[in-house]
Amino acid sequence: MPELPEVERVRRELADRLVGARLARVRVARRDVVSGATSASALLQGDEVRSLERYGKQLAIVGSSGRAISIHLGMSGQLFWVAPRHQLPRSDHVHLTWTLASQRGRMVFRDPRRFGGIWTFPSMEQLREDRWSSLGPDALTISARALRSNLHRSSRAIKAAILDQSACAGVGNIYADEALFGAQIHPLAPCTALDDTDWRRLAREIRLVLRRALKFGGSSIRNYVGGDGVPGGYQRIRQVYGRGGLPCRRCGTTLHSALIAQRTSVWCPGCQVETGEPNHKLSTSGGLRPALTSRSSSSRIKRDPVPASM
DNA sequence: CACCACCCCTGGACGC
DNA sequence: TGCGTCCAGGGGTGGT
Repeated sequence: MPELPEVERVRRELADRLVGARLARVRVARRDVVSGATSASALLQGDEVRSLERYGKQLAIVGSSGRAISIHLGMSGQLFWVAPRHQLPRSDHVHLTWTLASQRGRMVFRDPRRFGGIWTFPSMEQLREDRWSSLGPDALTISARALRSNLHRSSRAIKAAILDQSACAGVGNIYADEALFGAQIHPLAPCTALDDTDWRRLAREIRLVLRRALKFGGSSIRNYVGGDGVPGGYQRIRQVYGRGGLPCRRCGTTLHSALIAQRTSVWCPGCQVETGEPNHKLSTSGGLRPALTSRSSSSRIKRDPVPASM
């Protein structure tokens, strides 16, 4: 399921293949995945690709005519390049295909569940205005200050809050759980219960988890593939997502799993202590596990060593 | 306004 | 083997 790292990888890999290439022909198999004008020219037929951009989980392709299309992969969407004369790995659910001029292959949009889609715009400015202006800061570079100011007055559980794209764009269910684990924050903690240290750790952990996932080519839990059609590897090093009932890789406690904001959420009851009300004096309740509550960075448990070994 | 449940959709896992 | 059931969830919408 494509979140920010997966989309960014698609962007980078496709940019290598597409920028400067001309989209000679677009074939639309399913018109209803396209919103806005659905003419061939609106879908960039005849354009040379100027750039590929990303904001949060959204992708954009800008053509030489100035037109732009926005692509959202949703749950099962794939956008990938196929070499000339190569057969598609699977041709079912392929909704759009762009043939590149000069035998430079094809770009394919495939989306079995059709939660994704394509939006056409007369300009990149229009695209930004219509589709990107309501998004929060991009999660890859989000600051603690921005995250806090967008959310600290909210009564929502922090897990639900960081999935809100208008507060922070790019985090989905996988990396929300991973970031909360890394920041040692309980997913059910209300935003109002987080202190400045928590916000700092959380923002840093969001950036870190996303960067690490990007390095691993994203997560391929179900059907994600990069712009080159190859799956990612982050699922091998995930700490909590999809591991409910298994032992925590840090402390051995059995990981809990529950629905939060309609999303399956997994956390470690040992590492992620419920902060509860504004009283952060948990440390006084003697004998609680060490180094769990915020305290400053000095008490942090060392980062997991996984990436170094892989 | 803020929050939340529900819905869209289909493949894959699982049970019988 | 084959069929039925359930689950996965990003984001829009409509209800509270």
